[in-house]
Amino acid sequence: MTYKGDIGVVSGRYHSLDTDGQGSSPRTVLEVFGRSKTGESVCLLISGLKPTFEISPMSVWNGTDVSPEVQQKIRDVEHLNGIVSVTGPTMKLTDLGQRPVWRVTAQQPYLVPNLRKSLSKSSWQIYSGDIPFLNRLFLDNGFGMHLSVNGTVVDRREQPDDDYERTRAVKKAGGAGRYSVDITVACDVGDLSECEPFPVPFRIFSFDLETSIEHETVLCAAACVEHLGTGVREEFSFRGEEASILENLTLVVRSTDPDIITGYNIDNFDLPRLNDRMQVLARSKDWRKRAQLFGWGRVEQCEAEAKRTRSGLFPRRQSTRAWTLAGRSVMDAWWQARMALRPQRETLSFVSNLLFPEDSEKHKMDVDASKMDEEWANRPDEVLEYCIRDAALPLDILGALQVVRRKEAVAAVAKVTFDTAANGSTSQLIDSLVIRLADAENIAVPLTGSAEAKEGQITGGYVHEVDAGLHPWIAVLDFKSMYPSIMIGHNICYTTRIDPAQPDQPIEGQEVHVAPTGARFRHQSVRKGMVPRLLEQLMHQRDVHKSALKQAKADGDPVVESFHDAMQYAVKILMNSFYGVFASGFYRFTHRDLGSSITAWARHNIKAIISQLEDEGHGVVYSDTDSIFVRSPVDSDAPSSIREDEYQARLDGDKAALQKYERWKQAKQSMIDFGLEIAERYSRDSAVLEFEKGLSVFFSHGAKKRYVGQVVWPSEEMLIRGYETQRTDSFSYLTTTMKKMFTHALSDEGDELVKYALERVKALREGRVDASELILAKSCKGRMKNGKVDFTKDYANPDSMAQVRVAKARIELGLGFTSGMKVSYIVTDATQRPMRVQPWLEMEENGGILQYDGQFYAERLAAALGRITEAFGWTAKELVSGNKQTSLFSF
DNA sequence: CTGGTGCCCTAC
DNA sequence: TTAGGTAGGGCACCAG
Repeated sequence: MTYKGDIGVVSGRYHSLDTDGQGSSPRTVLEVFGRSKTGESVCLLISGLKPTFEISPMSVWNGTDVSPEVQQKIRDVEHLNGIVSVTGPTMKLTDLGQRPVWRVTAQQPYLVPNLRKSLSKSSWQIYSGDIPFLNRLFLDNGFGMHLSVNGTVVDRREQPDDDYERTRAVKKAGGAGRYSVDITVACDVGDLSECEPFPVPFRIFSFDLETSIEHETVLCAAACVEHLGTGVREEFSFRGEEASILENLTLVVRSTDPDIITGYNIDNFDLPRLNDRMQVLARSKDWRKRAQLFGWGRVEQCEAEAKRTRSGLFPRRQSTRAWTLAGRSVMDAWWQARMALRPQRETLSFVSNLLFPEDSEKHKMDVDASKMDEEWANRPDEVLEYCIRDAALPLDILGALQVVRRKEAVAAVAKVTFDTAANGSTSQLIDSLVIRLADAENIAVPLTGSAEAKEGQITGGYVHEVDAGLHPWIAVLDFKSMYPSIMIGHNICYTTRIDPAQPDQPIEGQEVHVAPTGARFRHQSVRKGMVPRLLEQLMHQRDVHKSALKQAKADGDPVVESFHDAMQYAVKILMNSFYGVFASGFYRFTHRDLGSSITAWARHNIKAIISQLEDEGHGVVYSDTDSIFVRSPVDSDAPSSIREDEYQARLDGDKAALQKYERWKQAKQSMIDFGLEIAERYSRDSAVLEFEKGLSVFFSHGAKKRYVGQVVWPSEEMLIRGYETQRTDSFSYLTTTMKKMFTHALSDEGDELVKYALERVKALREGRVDASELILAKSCKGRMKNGKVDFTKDYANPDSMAQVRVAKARIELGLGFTSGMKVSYIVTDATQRPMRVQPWLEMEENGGILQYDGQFYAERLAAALGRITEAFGWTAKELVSGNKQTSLFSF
């Protein structure tokens, strides 16, 4: 029976079939897991791919023919164990110019690392030798995560396996055993084709455990499964014997068959806990029992799968980054929320409140997690209710943040699996695009880490000194995609860099790009770089999605609109990732000259424009990397702000107020004209300067990366950068105070500003502020070491750090702590060293805080506000004392 | 009290 | 022992 359909690939792996001793040759089958457009889960068994890599002799190449010595060496390689064949040579571009490259086919992918090692010992240069075998399917065939399949059905979930008939069929097709999916399809690489991206009707499984603090056992569990195709959700809850809870949870995973597994902090808590409990409840030899407890992978519950250390039956932590298991993708809602929202605090209830303020009833804290054993003994029903709710909330969070659709878009643009987009590194995304192009253009792909180590840091962007104080009518100009534009404009690429060691130096008179650092790159007319070409394609792709988005908006089609929005956003993210990867010290296609040339050109460009503007008499107030804040030439007496009372007066028809408003509008218009004119005049082909914002007022106390502005064009809003209002390690009393002060500052209300600051500092010093407004929060690192957290690897002096002491206190109290999380605390006595702090206890009245150090908070508040009030004549000291001391020099 | 160091978090 | 970068402000701690 044939299968025809479109699927979205979640993840994949390979299965090696070694020779059976009856003359069959070894082969490798790819197992690709995903879900079809029609909603079935699918495992594709793909045959026809062989693991290969490339080699080139390190010896000198005369440029014409292969020496007999090299030919002999090739024959030696052919006879090595594990090698099937060597073909070639093909001429490829390497960092030493054109070289002959041979393609080596290995028997199995897992043999490649050792072959690589021994060949490089016998003076071979290795290329394309560290690319995961699964990736070859996508790289060699132009595929992304959305595939059209035309294959043969070898198994269906509902079919009985009488006499192991189905198992045999799957194994015959090269499978490892019956897969835990709806349909298993066998096909050849040729039976696959690329298909248009579509929203895959994924299933997401979210779960939560309640555990005993005393015994570390699982008390109860809940799960919620969402079908993205229909929006339907199913709920499950479990209590009773611990082993039966784990078994039932596993049964639900296997029967609902999700593509994505989520939960809140499952990476660091729930999954490790399930893993620990499985190890306690079943001996390692008893794989059957273990499979029943935690065999969540999309594969057969058999011994071979239980033994696999990577993407097998059991979820495993591959690195510190992410969990892997066969056929599914693990996505922690905590991590996603943290990345997208940067919340002040990271508890589930805090994040839920942030996202769904109107449903505050839904996420009220009604169970005290720190006294879970007691709660479970006294009111298990409420605890289970709470558990069910916390299993559902991660689905709401992922939905609100559109995480799945965004990752899917990244996967589609970068042409990788969903799992790679969700959990992979940036370099994997870039690799996916760059290696395709390298293969197409006969450019050898070096191994990761083969580049010379970068010594020290490269110099980054230029940041202009800020003039402290208020500045009226500032036009903000930005270079559009500055680093990508520079890479395109100057043809910066691994393949265009001119190295003195290369044999084919540019001929006399040939045009080259010379960076301010002296590094040289070939002109695009001689050889266009891969990276510039890719970036141009991505820029074009983004334009296409942007105009499709516009069209969908006009047509009133929200589904198409959000699709193109996600796609254009994914393209943007990807484009901006290029520089970082190429400037890193270890990426395969990098060289230290690439990154430093890009930033050198950037500094050169921006400094040139700044000095030209200043020569023209336009003062530059500030500039950071790709932006310029420049004074507009408006009348010096033109008003830049309208005070509250003047606004009222104008509405009441006051003549003077009306007139002032007219002059304000004129000033605004002249700023807009100026901004647009400057943008046009300073734009070049590959360096487009845009008039991004118009500010009626700009304020900074004189520190780089810290400023405030009143945006009046193209929209009206307050723009704040760097200040405490933006920081998640500040306390809310400070941030709200500062924000209000900024509105005073921008409205030219200096007196009100100082008065307000004084009042707020005073209230704090007198202890009239609620402790809940004084919560400090900082992230805390640490490494798990046999059940304990070790802080000494991450901190030179752990116990002097407030966040470490708070983390330790949390652990002591039986509250959760996992590495990287933010911990909240209140300073109770800062006169001692180190200062005394107390954790903020979410579920207790007033956070469990009885008193705080008012003097400490008042001083810290005054220090922050003082930097601003100083521009209006008041220092921090004066804010605390509440009056301006008449000093010796004040007469 | 000062300057150096370690750390966090932010702007690009 | 794992994989985007640098510039920068500011706080707490600690030695002298």
